Amino acid sequence: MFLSKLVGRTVKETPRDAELVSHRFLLRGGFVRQYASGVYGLLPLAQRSIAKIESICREEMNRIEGQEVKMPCLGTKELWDESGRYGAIGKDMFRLNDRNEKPMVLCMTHEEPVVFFARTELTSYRQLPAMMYQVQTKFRDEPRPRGGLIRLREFTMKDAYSFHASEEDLQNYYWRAHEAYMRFFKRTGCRNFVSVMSDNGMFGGKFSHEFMMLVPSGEDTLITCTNCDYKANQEIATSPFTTQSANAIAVAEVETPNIKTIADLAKFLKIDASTTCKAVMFQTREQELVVAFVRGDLDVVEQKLKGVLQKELFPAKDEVIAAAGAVAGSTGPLGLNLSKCLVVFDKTISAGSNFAVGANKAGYHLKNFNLERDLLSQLNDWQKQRIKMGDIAAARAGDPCPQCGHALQETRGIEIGNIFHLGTRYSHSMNCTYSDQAGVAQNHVMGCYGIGITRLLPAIIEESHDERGPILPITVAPFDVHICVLNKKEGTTEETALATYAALKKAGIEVLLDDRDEKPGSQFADADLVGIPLRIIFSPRNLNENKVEFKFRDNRTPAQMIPVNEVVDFVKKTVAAEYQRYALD
RNA sequence: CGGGGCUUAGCGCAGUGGUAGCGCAUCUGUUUUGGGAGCAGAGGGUCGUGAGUUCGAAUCCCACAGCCCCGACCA
Repeated sequence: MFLSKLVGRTVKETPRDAELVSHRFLLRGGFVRQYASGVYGLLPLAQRSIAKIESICREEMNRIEGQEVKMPCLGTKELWDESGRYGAIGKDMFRLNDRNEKPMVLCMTHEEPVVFFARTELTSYRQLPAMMYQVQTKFRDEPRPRGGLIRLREFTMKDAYSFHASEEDLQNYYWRAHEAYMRFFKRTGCRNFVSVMSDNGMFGGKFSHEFMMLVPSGEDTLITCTNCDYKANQEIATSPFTTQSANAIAVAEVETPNIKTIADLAKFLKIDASTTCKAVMFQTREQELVVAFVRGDLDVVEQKLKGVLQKELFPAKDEVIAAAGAVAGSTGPLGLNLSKCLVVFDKTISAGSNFAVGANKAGYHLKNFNLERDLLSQLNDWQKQRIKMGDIAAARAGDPCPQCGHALQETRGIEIGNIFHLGTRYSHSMNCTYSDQAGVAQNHVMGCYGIGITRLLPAIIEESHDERGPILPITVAPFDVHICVLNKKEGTTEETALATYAALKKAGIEVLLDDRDEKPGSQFADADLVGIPLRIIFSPRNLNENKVEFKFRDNRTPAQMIPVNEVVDFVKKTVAAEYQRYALD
């Protein structure tokens, strides 16, 4: 490819809207252009790079007996009603009507369509296990797209779905998929990534893992152990918090004028925040208040709370708070109207004693609250059902590890893939069965496996770049070699470069040649911005000595001078060696 | 959905009531050529949209839209 003909030009100045380095370089390098918020088009450089990512992904999926399919992006209301998700998913799903006003959706994931396949095609235990995957566009009307290609409303995902006759078979396959993912990310040149246990969401199964690229610009917070292999998304990370536990002493009401925050309360009472109890309020779709109590120095994780309640949560409205008898700023566990609210206590509260809590009375708090003595023992059975215990607190850096007790640390990460245990969540609701050996209909046990294909390119750039541009691994770079031609009109410079270009292409090497009559500085700057890992520079100065210059984009070795008549062989060998760095077998 | 910011040429920006400008990019010519050159010339803008105030609006008022960031949210 000649650079002068490549669609997509480089720009010197950073587009104003781009914050993340990956976004800046993808725009400046002429990889992508934005159409609308969260909607981007891929120009040739990005398209080539992403095609390579897809290709590696297909190889790894095929290795674990995946069969590629293509399911439609358009879905019908009927199919999504079967799983219940047409109604359960809110505004995140794009919805539209066809010409006859029939409601349709743009699929944001493909569990429903794949079950549609499975229930007519996978009807015998003899066909199991089976895995189908696709590389397909997904549509999600994100509340807030961000970071260029990091969070999009339309993007490409590799999604895979496996069907099994037993739980054991699924678990076995799950770990094979995990291994395939590790291989895929290594082959695409990802370096600093981990798999962490993650939240399953409202519709997940028993367990799941997220694959995270560890970069400071990541939008997820991960909790990892400084000593052992414990790694989890903060949404589910736990810690055995050490909670004060003393003999219970009598409850006492204290006047606390204008004290509304935990920090103020602790200061006012001259106690540590960890001996206070914080109330965090949400509400359900049914307008019931949800009050979550957690030790004052900790934070509630909304995902965990959702898990305990198995309900969607929304910010609590003032009237809902008031109806339940809660008083913002002094919300406490005693005096709440349990017919109007659900209450969740974190394990730090049930395990401890003598907490300072709100009195549900403006300007007052209670000292020495003890959950069992002051609340649970006073309740009838119906009231007890309105109260749940659980682990809803966020583990933080410095807290003890749940596995080994050493200190945990926090890291930021970009989610680049995930694998989910789905169980029979979809096969059951959508009546998807196979006949077992005894001829009895059984629901398939399912797993699903996603990779954010479009997101991987910016994620790789986030972890691999310098101040001048991306440093792309050869396995995902749009071309193998970038040739600069300086002073091309002088002597035989241009024709020598073109002859080398032709010979390399003939050898199957993908070459981008800068055929523009640009100053050297300009050519080098653009080459840095495109990020191709290998570079050859033709110039009269070196050709006078029958040599050309070779360098790596990442400057891992000093530039070398190569005799012109050896350059094709040299590049072939170097390209092969470069691919070998990312090869696993 | 809350909070903040922005919207003038392809990109980055200036322009506080008198009919639109700079740099880069593009095109022509010319001189240059190892880290984003110089000179000469050219093309390119319903100033986000709508409605007002005014003799006159990019500029003042009102409404709306789009985009970005933080938060909420994120199967």
